[in-house]
Amino acid sequence: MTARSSTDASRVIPEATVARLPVYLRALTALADSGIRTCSSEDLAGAAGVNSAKLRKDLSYLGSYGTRGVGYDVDYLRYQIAREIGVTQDWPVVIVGIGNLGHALANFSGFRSRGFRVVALLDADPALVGQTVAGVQVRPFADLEETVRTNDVAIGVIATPAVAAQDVADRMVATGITSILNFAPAVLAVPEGVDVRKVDLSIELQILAYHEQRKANGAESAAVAVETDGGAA
Amino acid sequence: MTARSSTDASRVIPEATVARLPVYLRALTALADSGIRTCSSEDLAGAAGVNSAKLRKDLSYLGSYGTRGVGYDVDYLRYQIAREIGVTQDWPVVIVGIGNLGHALANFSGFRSRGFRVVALLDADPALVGQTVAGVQVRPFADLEETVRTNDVAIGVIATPAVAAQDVADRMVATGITSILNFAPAVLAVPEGVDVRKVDLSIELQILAYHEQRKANGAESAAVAVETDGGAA
DNA sequence: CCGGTTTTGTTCTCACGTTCACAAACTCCT
DNA sequence: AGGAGTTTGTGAACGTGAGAACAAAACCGG
Repeated sequence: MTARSSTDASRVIPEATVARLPVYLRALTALADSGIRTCSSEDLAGAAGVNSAKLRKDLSYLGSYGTRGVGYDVDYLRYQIAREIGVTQDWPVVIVGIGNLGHALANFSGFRSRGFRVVALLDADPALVGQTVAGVQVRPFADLEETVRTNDVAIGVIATPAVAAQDVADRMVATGITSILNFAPAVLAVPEGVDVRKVDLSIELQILAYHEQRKANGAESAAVAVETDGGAA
Repeated sequence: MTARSSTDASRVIPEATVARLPVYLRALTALADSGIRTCSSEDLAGAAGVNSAKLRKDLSYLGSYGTRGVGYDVDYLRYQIAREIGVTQDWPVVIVGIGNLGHALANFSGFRSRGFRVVALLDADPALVGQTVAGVQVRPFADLEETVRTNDVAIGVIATPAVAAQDVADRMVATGITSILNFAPAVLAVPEGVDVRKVDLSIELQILAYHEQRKANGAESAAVAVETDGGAA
């Protein structure tokens, strides 16, 4: 016998599905804003850019929230996904590193609208401390612990240069942060139980470059192949 | 018989591997900067934060660039990976949408250092046009086509609000761009042959929130379980 | 020159994720 | 009430990726 929370926590949702739920949530919000009350899996899949079978399977991990022959109630499904992800509650967030990127993140409107609240902006540079960014005053990095404890922060964002990232991560973990979103181009080592997600611009570009080069090479090879075939024929 | 480029283009590199190659490249650069000339798969795997077996398998898709009993020559392997990804050449890039995020991207130093060159910053807002950001003058969005053709641009970055993203993508595709990095929180529809990668801050945060909530629920459930067991005992 | 040691490259197995296909279940119309 | 038409939820097949394990190949010391 296992104890279960009210939402039946025994259900394990595959990681790939978790990564898509926010997309569905956004698509549902868009549909709701257009005044649409009900949608089929086909509709929603189209709006989210995925296969409808995949969408249905993803949703099935949450429960049976649709009606056969009808589809899904937009508002109801939206609430269920939001609850599952945890965005019905408010998540306090600290951002460390208020350079160009930190500025952009602090000003990002999607934070507030999706249940995330920036409770502190921290930077090691004394020249930045005291400035106000997006209505929040930048404080010294040393205030991390106090900020985290006072606001019960679980999520930290690292927007520092790469060299500082591991150090910041260590300090975050030490203060009790258990989820880190890392924008610094560095591999972070964290203890078991701490989640790290990384967002890396240059890696994304390099992946695109690889495929781009491949397209070019492919075209070249194809051209060569045509020539060769022509010669052989 | 199939025509092959000089790099033996018939080899198909799994997508998961492609996504890790830039990480290896970065780790190798760090090792080279530390004056290390040779490293084992174990060393490199540690620096890149992956399993050594996975690393070796990934590298094996490129060819046999290691020496058994010795390891890999750092500079040689670095060059091979760089060539495979395509960062030995220069990739011109245009950025559309020069808001907070666009600013940060334009100033991002990792661009230049990894073979990407920002050839134009475009924005639809007349108030921004003419300003200089990171040494490049912001031009009207209407200049997209001219810029792309003149500089032979293949990669475009979208940093606009969500509502404008699809329109920008359509225009990019029309001018011949075949790789798009999308920072706007919107699902883009593009024709076959065009690659899109998306970077979405709020999705990443929501994924973290889900796991965070799960940790909290798990702890709660565990606590309940202990109580229950205690009561039963 | 040869056995021992190290480390790569590769094979095999397992787990995960995607997609197809279809039965179950619901609505609507007659 | 009953049959036709929709649409969900899910079982099964398939493909991709991860990790363990090991044989092949290089170096080293005597």
